[in-house]
Amino acid sequence: MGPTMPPSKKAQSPSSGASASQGMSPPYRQGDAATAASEAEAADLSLSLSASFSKAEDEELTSLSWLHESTDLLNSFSHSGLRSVSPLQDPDGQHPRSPSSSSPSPDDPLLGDAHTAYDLAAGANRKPPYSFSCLIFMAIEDAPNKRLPVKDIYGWILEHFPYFASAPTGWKNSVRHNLSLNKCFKKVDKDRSQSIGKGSLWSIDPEYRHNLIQALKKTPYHPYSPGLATPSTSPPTLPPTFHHSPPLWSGSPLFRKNGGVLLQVPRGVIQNGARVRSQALFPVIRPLPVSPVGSRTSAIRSSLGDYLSRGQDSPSRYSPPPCSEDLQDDHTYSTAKSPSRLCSSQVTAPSSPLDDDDIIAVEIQSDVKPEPREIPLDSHVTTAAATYISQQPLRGQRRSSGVGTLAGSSLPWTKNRARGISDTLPLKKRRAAAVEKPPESDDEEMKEAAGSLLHLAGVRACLNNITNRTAKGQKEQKEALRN
DNA sequence: TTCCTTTTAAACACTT
DNA sequence: GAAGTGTTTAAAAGGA
Repeated sequence: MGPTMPPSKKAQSPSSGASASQGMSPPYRQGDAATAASEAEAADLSLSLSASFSKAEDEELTSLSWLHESTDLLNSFSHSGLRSVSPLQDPDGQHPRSPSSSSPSPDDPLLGDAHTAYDLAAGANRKPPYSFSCLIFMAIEDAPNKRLPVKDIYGWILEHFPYFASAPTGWKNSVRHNLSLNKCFKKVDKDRSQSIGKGSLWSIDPEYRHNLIQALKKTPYHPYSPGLATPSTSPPTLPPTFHHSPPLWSGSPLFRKNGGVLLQVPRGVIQNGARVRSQALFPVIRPLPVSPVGSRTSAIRSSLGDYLSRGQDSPSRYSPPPCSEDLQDDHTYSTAKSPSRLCSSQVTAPSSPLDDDDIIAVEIQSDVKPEPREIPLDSHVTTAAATYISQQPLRGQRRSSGVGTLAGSSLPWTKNRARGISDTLPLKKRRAAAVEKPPESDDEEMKEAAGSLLHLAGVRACLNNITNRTAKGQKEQKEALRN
């Protein structure tokens, strides 16, 4: 029943080929003609970027300030004349995903044409190195009210990633699919928001916003990477293979081989140690989930400013998920897992194949929250936890056929389940309940963000209406009594 | 080879 | 009724 993949798709796949899995001897050669000066400059900029990310990490990533700083730094980077090969370029400078790409292959991949940050991330006609989840997240975050109808999400993606203008229309379906299934995205009840025509507004679920940030953070922006395995105590130095690392974006084999993180760091550390300091893991460069349009970023910055500044004062607002912050976490298929289960699984998983469980355990324990909560997990953590999970009674099987083997570990935890809606209810009722039910945590956030209309508009419309209605009812009662 | 995850396609229901 | 939106299922593809 399933569709047959277009023949081109395989060829377009960023993860095709064994080159990336071969680590530091990629086909994506770049910088053979780079000068020492440009290397030094690149190193400086990379270090600055790294510092920015590290700072964000230290700030518990409760804000997007790291993104803003990185945007500026990256702009500097692109203006410096340095560039990196597009992640989607093949060794010959072609663009596997878009053979028709008109982007030239510079003679000097490192010093070549003045690629902008935009080009680095999403050069026209190149499939962006971001998953749909990241694209949607960026689109929504780029919206003034942090909410967008699906139509505007299309528009944002088209605006920033022209690749999709000529791509098959299926990507819109994928966007909708992501919105529906990805628990990170939250539909704002239409009746309680301004009329936008068809459909609803979509926003980021604050509970999972951090995951998306992490996902974006781990989306490689340019391929400098080999030094990422350098321990944090080591002075960040330009790795010898600085110009020869494979492109690292969410679809790259290396990226995926590392469990959704960038480099050849001990698997356990990266895959489980979401809280491991970025300096340890990404001493040279960090992924840049940067909106390609500077003005947009500025808009984000300004619009988020108030909220972010306060958010840092209340670190619990977007407390990082206890178990994982992986890119994969944002997708319902794999990440909508039982909170308690996964936490316990992760913490107690006795014999994970991972190598650096010590670090992992410490980090996890320091982050685990007592209350049960859906915590997306890294796929490899899932593997570690699979044993535990497989011993548990199956709580649901959405994908009852076709991939039955998945049912136990990955599929029962759908978006709706994530919201705690009774599985026994019909789908529509569950969804309705999900919309009607004001999240408990919202109240606290509402209070916290009382001064931030922007945030309220972006996140709390649903609760707002409930509150308003309650207040209105009380007011009417008072008036009735007076009369 | 099997398992797992992500992407893509398709069908269908619902809404405007 | 048409078009857009949202949900669900299924399969392809690739990595572990």
